[in-house]
Amino acid sequence: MAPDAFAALSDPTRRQVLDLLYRKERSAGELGAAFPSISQPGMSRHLRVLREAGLVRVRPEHRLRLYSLRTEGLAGVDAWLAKYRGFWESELDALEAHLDARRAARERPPGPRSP
Amino acid sequence: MAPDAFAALSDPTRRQVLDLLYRKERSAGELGAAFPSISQPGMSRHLRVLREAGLVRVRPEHRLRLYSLRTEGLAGVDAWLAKYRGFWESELDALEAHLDARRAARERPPGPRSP
DNA sequence: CGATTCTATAACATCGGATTTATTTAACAG
DNA sequence: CTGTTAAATAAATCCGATGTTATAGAATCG
Repeated sequence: MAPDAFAALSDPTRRQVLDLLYRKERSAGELGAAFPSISQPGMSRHLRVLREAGLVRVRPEHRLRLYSLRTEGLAGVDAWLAKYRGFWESELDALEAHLDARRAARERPPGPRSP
Repeated sequence: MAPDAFAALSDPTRRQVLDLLYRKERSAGELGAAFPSISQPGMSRHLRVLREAGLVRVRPEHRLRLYSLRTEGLAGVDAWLAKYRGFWESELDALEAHLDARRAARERPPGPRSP
């Protein structure tokens, strides 16, 4: 697992790039065109970060460089999350929140009832 | 969903804090002590980032502030990942990688055979 | 070959995040 | 109320990531 997959995903633009690549390879230029506010070298750098994080694959074709999703990096993130998934899928989490709220209310009543 | 959960998770220290909080609430001081290389205010700021990302909950008790996991933020990350999960759980991804490798080898033979 | 197209890299500016020291707020104990 | 402990905020610094312009590299076409 690439240790910086989280860092790569921390940028919204890069997440959007991945969304564009969902099941559909696209050229670097195509991806750049999807973000008019970012220069061509800017997109190229984003793609490099994604590449080095193992999140995309690149393949030369004709004059283009075609990028596609490579889920290794995402699988690493998913593996980290997996530890917690059972936690919120059980309703333990919500239950604790509820108990916390009750306890807080008990310890600090809303009205000026107790001196 | 807190939009900056990804950003919060991009820092390794914060991920380790979440690991420490797995099913076990801990005080701010306890968490700080687990990272001797980080100052008290430094940890406090990390905790704030986690709080604002909806990843932890805090509860005052005695003189301490007890932090615990709050999976809302993680669930948001998980929801984003979910879109891709089916993709790598099927072996479509590995298959494509294989085909890419074959195609690349065909288009660009290893030896300096062709002028 | 020379021109053109597509993309990556270099060099540089800038902005934000991480960290630190110093200070403040909050909750108690005496 | 005074002092003490726990934790958050303020202010300043530092470093890395993002973004830009300019340039280089790679493939293709005429």
